[in-house]
Amino acid sequence: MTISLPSAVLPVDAACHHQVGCSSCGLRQLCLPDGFSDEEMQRLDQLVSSRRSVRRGEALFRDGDPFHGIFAVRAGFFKTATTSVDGRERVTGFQMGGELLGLDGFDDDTHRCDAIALESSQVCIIPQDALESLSRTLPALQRQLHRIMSREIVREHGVMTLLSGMRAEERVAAFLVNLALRLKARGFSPSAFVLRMTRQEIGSYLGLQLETVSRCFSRLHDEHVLDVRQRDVRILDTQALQDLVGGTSA
Amino acid sequence: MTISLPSAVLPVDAACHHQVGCSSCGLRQLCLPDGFSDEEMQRLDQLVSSRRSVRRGEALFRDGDPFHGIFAVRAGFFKTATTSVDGRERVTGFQMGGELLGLDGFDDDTHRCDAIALESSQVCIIPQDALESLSRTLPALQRQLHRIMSREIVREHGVMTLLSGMRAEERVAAFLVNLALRLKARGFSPSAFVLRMTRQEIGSYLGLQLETVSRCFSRLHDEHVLDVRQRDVRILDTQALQDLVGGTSA
DNA sequence: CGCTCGGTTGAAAATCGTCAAATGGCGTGG
DNA sequence: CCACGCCATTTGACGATTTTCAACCGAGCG
Repeated sequence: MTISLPSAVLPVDAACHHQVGCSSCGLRQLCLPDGFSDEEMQRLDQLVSSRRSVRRGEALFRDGDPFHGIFAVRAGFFKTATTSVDGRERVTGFQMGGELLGLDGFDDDTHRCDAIALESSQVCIIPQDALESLSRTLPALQRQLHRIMSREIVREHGVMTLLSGMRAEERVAAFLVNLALRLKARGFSPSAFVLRMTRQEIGSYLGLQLETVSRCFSRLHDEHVLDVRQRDVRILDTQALQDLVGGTSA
Repeated sequence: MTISLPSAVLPVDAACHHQVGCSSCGLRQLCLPDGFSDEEMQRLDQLVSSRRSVRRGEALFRDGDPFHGIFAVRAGFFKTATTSVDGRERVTGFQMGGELLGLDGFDDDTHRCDAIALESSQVCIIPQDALESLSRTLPALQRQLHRIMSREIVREHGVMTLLSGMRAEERVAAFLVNLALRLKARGFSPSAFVLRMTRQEIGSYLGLQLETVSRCFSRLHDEHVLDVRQRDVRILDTQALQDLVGGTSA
């Protein structure tokens, strides 16, 4: 097993105060306060003081919603997606603990994608005005926000490379390697996990049809690289997976 | 004709001071100081005080170079690209006057792509330390920086949608429509321009082989949507182009 | 004047998408 | 507790788009 929920899930849409802040959060090295001193962390605690729970299938925000700030995933799993006029959706990313949601809203104070919980989740609320005012007196926060937005840009460059240069099997391999790395960084097993998303969502993210994703999984299964059963994945040959990715790009 | 050089091109690699600042730059509404008051603009002039010229084919920075700040294109045309281990390059974007280069460097103080001038160009140098310190006392600058990074993230979402969902001809149409809009915003003709990049670079950006790009141009030519001769492009039927783009996504 | 590079065009091959059908989990309701 | 039905997934066959390989052309430059 992989991603578990906190033992006590808060009521939906409840914004709760009196919570422990960033300084005592297990994800702090992977999140906004990475690299902060104790004193800086304490000042950050004042910024991130409320949370919100989102049940599986519900939206944290939707394309077009007014932007009031960003969110940090405290527990759970999200997808971000844009829906085109004809109703088809394009998944732009998957987010897990410590990752930020809503960075696309700064442009015109409007969210530019949907953020949907793929399992019951909890996010920390980071209000824009408080974030920007604290950034002005806390250079570490300013730097970290720039870093995180910059990292998102670099990540998307990587996805573009994947979409434009890799074949189906390489894309799926890259997706799994990336997922495994991120799970490992959070203390979960990088070789056995449960996919929180459907084949269709994976395909949408990777620019493939769901059938193609399924076929790739099956082929990797036949080649004894993976053991895939529905959403349960065990990586049997990490090296083979990485070779598939590195073979074409890097 | 479309993009012209400033009448006096500065010596290569010369960082020149005593230049007019943002407040008198014709591109200011499209660049960092968009929306600034006169007083704010004057404070920005102190930040952006030096320039650099880059000749056609030369790099403004390269993947792995230490990051010291970002650049605004003052004149000319750039591409950004990443080069994979096997030597193939992946174009991640094209930048023209008023657009910023180097946003991917904040993450780990290292540039994460190459920025190559596709014609002799000139950029304004925006040093990171001065940018960040001025952002702390000039909220308009802070907001605008966030907006611009956010816009880059949204732009890349659009490219991802293009790469994963559109067919070749639609991608080429979307590319041309986007280029035309940006040229128009800068006072150039949106219907007649010169491509600064090769078919291969267009293909790399759009996730297509150069032959496919060439074939798409030829087909659009045959259909009297474009008049293409090598790098000279005239758009004959703007509506047809837009229909091609909007037909599949939006 | 010939060379090189970028561009165009053609034909064959490969990958992936589309359509279709069958399987199997999982949750709901009896 | 079991049966049913829905949805996600798997698998197969076929077709379309795009890539690959190859040849040719034309402009610019030494």
